[in-house]
Amino acid sequence: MPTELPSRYTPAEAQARWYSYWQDKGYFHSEPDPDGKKFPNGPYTIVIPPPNVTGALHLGHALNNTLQDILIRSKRMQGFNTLWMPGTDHAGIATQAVVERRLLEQQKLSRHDLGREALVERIWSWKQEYETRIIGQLKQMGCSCDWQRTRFTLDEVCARAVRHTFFKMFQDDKIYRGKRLVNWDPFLQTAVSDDEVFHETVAGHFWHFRYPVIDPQPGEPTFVTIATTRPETMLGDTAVAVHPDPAAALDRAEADLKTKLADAPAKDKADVQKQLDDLAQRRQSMLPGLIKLREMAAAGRKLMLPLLNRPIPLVADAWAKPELGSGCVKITPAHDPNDYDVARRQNLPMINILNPDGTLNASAGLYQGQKMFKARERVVSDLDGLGLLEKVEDREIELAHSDRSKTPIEPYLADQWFVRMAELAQTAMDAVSDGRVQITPARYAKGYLDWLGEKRDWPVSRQLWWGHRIPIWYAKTATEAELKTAFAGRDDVAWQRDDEQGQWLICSQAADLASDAIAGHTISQDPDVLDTWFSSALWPHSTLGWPAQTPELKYYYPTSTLITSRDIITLWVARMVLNGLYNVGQVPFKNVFIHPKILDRDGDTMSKSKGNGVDPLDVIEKFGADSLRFALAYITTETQDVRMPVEFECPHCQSLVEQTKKNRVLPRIACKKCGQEFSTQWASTPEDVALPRGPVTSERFELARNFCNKLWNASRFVLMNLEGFSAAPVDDAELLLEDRWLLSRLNTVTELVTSSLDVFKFGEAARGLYDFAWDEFCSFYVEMVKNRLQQPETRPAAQRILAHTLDTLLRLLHPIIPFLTEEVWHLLATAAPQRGLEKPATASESIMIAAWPAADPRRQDAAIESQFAQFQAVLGGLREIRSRQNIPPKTPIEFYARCDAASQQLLEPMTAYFDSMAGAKAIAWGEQISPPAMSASFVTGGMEVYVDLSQHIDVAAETARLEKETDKLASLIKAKQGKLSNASFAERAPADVVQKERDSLQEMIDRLASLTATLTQMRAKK
RNA sequence: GGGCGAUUAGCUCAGUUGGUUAGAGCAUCUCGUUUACACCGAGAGGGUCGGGGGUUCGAGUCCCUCAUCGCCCACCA
Repeated sequence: MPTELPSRYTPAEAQARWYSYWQDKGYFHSEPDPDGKKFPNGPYTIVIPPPNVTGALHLGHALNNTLQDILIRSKRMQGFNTLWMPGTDHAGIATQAVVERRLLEQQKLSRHDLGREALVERIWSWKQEYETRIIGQLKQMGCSCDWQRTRFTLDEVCARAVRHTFFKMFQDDKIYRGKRLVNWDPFLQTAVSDDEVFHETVAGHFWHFRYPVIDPQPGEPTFVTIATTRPETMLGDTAVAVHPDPAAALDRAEADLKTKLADAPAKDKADVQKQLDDLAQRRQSMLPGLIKLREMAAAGRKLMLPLLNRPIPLVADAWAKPELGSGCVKITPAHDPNDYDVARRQNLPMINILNPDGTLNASAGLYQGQKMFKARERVVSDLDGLGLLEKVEDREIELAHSDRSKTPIEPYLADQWFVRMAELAQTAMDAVSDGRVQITPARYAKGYLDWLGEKRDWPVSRQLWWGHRIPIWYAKTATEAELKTAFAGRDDVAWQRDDEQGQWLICSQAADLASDAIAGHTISQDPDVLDTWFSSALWPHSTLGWPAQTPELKYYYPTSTLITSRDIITLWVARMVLNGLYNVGQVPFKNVFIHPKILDRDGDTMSKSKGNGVDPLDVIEKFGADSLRFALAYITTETQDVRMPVEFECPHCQSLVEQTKKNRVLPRIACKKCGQEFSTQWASTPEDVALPRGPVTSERFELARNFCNKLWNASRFVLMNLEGFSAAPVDDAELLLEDRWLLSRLNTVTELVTSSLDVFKFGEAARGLYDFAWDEFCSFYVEMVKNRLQQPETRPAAQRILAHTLDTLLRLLHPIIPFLTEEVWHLLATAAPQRGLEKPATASESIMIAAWPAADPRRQDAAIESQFAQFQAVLGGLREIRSRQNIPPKTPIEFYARCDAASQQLLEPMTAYFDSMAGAKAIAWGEQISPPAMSASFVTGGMEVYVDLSQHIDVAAETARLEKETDKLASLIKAKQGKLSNASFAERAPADVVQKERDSLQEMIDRLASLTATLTQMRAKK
């Protein structure tokens, strides 16, 4: 049977077969084992970062989930009761935005046309579709999640946890309602958090306007100049501010500049000096005016806000910077965060001029109903008409945009719910500071602590329809006595007085309250939903059934490790820590591993919207799931980012078309090689869609694909040679040098992989396995064992070592490449059902549940490894001479080795290998050999090796080779002699280092002497 | 403005606490189809480790500085 195996591994079929096998066997499922009877090692738990149901998974997800599966699979093999909790996130704003956009594109309908219930229904069906797709992708990748426990952040279990948390916070005064400036997205008509805002530089203007002074006294200016980039907001102005002590402020600005001048590099000095000059000028020309204005402010003078003709005060506030602009600043409290702060300080009114849809409201007077942008033009031209426009400058403006709708943000004053962070944040900071939660790489802890350290209250309400409805009802008319009557005996309802709005805020932890819950009154629920992170923050305990004290919660919580990407350390990780501590009293996880980001060839992060994303399914189709996983593990190092140049694969001729910034956004691309066109993810017209699709992948997966194939063929070799295999203990006495070497290396690698995975060094584990399997097992051991397999007396031991090594290697590789290893495991089971060096035992039915290899330190032997290295060096030297001399592989060469007895004893038994692996026959060994007249030689480890070239010498080639080497050696010797003759080196460096240097110098000198002699000989023959 | 990170071969990246002549894969060149593998094998060429300064007997590795690039946070009337 084994001989029928194809020489190429074809992953698709094995993937489907083994995934359903694992599922059928129930290997993914975990049950609590509180007594530790079945699992003395206890639980190992990971909760998946729930992917958003906004769309399909990309390569970043593939990386994230591959790493989790590697940990889960290795811990499972190590005897832990492993639970990988899967699920998806409803991703409130993101999902609603996607569905709304589609609704608009396809049916030209807004969410208001559809209504709340119908829209939510549509989003649910979108969710069903994408959840199915996402889970399908995870399965294709081989993820061993406990699918029976799959959760969704909006399902009943999670909803209960959300209500419970909100209720608890409401009672604890950790949650409050307040007016705050929020980032208003007029397209989605919701507030978005600071984290959902991005800034974009746009060309704009800086307008300077004049506000007339009401009844100017003699000596007072008739107007005050202010400047703005958003003229329309002047309709909401409630003051103009001037600095309370302009002279002092200018002094400070000057002092700062002087410091800067002293520190500035030479080339910037002129620039700073100019700023200083400007400042001096400004002091001269403007300071008296500003001092006057400051006096006017103290005297309570007012200005007339043009267009609306509303008197507004002149106030003194340090927010106004005398060194900037006119020195005065307009105050628009309802639409600018800084102005808002000024208004709070100065007790100014706040006038909101916006409707939720971004048009101006009644406060804007004549401009009511206009869009902000339109109003801007009108305001400017009207002010100009009044002669109040002083000047206009061009200026680049960093304009805030909503990340979801890509529309500009309007700062807007709105009623919102907030979570008080002061105490909660501190608990989460402590958990990281004292090590209960460890973040790897450690540098990311700083960002976490800094962010939490600000302890800014968390705005949690969103004016959306998709999400957890805020469990608050408003009672405007009822009395407290009536509330008490209505909710008598209920501990799941609580209320607070909201004096500002003259109403009761009723919070219910249970299901919805009826609108007539209070006899004779109508109550209404808050229409808003909670920030999606509110439910994500509960994920580690809500998925385990909290608030119920389930066996799962008791057993699996706190979870072991969280693997996530660095951009949500604050948004998600920090909030999970504080909510876990608040709700359960324990941290949610002990370790957090932050994985690298995958960038494209230009260093841009991959994303679907940029068009540079890679679909893991394309990679799986072309290279296989194991290759995808191995490649991702291989690139996971401490480095922050990983660059992955990607290519389109032409579906016609399979040639690769490099993806560039230009072509990655095109709906169709013409192949450079065959000239035919193919479609991309952007294809939308029927003609484009009809073209065959060109998948996007990367050559960076080839290394892994080749490795998988190498491993497959190495396995084939072993399987083909296991005929007649019988299990028996391997006697140490019959082990040859190469056996001891292989077993030593195998144990070293076992140790390396185990310890690397423990500290999240996935790349190191993958590299270690790659190098061992390819360079040591395949390139040396397999080649060397071929002879022994031919001989009946040596064959059984060789078979046992081969079977054992392959067995161990497969187990070490299984977490990374689960499918291929399972495939081979079953093949190996038929050929060698019982394996093992000392005590052969029947292998487990699946590699997934096989025991993790334990490193055996007794097998690790540095002396053996260095002896083998000497063999490898001689072999390498022989091969190089053969290659340099251009001797055909079939032509045998002969060599002589001048060496001491120890080397002879070591290497003479390897004669057959020099023959089979380098086509070189050993003629003579020992200190007293006489090398042939025409020979090439090399020196290694104190021995000289001569290759007889009388039959095929290429004198020129050999001379060139020798010259090059002697030159190199000579310069190395010179450098080394310099180092050794440095007295302080000998004195201060550790003795062993000095000795090592001396030894290596001596060897070089010997080698140079030998080479020079040969070279002289060569030249004579020329 | 504050913070973090990166800069090593043509490309993509490793490089453990400072210590022999800085490594790998791809690409390039030479040779090769020997029964596991051409998704392969044997070999070669290719690097003043971004620039400068310092600490040290010794620096890719530690410190300072400059340059370029990326990310995060804050701010921008």
